Amino acid sequence: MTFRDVKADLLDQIARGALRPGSQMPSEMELAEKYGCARATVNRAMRELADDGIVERKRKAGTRVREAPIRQARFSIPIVRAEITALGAEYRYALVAREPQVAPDWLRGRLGLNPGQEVLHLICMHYADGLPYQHEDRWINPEVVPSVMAEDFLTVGPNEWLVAALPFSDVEISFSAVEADREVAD
Amino acid sequence: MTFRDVKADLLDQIARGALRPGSQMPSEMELAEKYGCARATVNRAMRELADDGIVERKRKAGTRVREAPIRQARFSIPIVRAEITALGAEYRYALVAREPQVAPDWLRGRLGLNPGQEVLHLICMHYADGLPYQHEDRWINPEVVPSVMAEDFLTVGPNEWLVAALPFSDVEISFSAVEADREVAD
DNA sequence: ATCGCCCAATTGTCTGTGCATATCCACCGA
DNA sequence: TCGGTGGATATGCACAGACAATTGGGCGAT
Repeated sequence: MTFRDVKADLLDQIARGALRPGSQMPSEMELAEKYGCARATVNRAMRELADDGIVERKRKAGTRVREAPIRQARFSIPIVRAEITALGAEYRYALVAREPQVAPDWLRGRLGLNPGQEVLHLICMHYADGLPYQHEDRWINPEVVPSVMAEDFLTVGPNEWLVAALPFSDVEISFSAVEADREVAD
Repeated sequence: MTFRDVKADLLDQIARGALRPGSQMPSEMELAEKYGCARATVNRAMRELADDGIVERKRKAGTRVREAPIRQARFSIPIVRAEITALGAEYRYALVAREPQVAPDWLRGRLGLNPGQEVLHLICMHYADGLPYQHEDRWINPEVVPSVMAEDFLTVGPNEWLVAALPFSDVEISFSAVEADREVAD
């Protein structure tokens, strides 16, 4: 029983509803006994769940599943093109990578996915006057947008495709923008 | 010697240039001996540095400082008001919290700050027609923008203040947007 | 009923050991 | 010279035990 197994099992229980948001989870010692492993192993699993924002932990109070109902991210979606054209620059889009893959743990937690669920991972670039302007790293759940797997995204960005294909979507749960490191910059 | 101490010391060495990007770090056993602690403690410190994106680790190959020169985040800054007014809605801004505090580890790594360096933590709300539209959680390094500590941000948002006060800034290194959980929604 | 104190439950962390796993590199054979 | 192979090495992970720190809740005094 590795800490990954424990983490995955707890994540499943949360996703399947066996452990409901707001509910108290068993203590580390109880779980260690149940899984037949050391408390340190359970601790690592729970700590990562806490780091991923899935649960909240407090001394003495124990561990609770966080109330994080997955709601639609109400967020202005197709702003990149507008941003760039508003600056008077020419907008260009390019697809860098398009790869269906199983969702990593942190994403499973965010989206409430089943284990082994495949998601579509897209990496795109947006250019302004030929210069790299924005780098996009996006994960789409094909369970929500089944037609996404048929789209190649070679010429149209996922943002514009999504708003064109759907009246409303809860596909994008979160994104982060970091300054490009050297690899991305290249 | 806790793993936090080890992590902080390594972070300092990286920030001060003693450990340069791309360079090989000592092995866990060497560091454990140097700091007089167990290898597991060094392991935890290094693992967190890797999680924070500061270093890269490979078995046998060891640990290297990542090439992540902190550059300015060239990113469209003052879009919120434009977004909202473009929708024909009335824009309103409110400050929720304004608190100078010492930078947490992950932020120190991102910004390359000294230990104990204070940063200004701002939480703001943007409303469209009175409805909550966007929640902003921002960290500003006063070393870069000294005058920021004198501004109260009661009536003008940090975005607009920054673009008004600076010709160019590398203040905002990263931000993330997550859908509001219940606490934030309240 | 309220305030304050103390206890116990729970998580946080360190230690030392042991083994698993990946992989760099030197060596050897064709 | 090239390619495969094995050993050495660094990290990854597990376990058991121990102690620290936090804090919720009970209990007693006012």
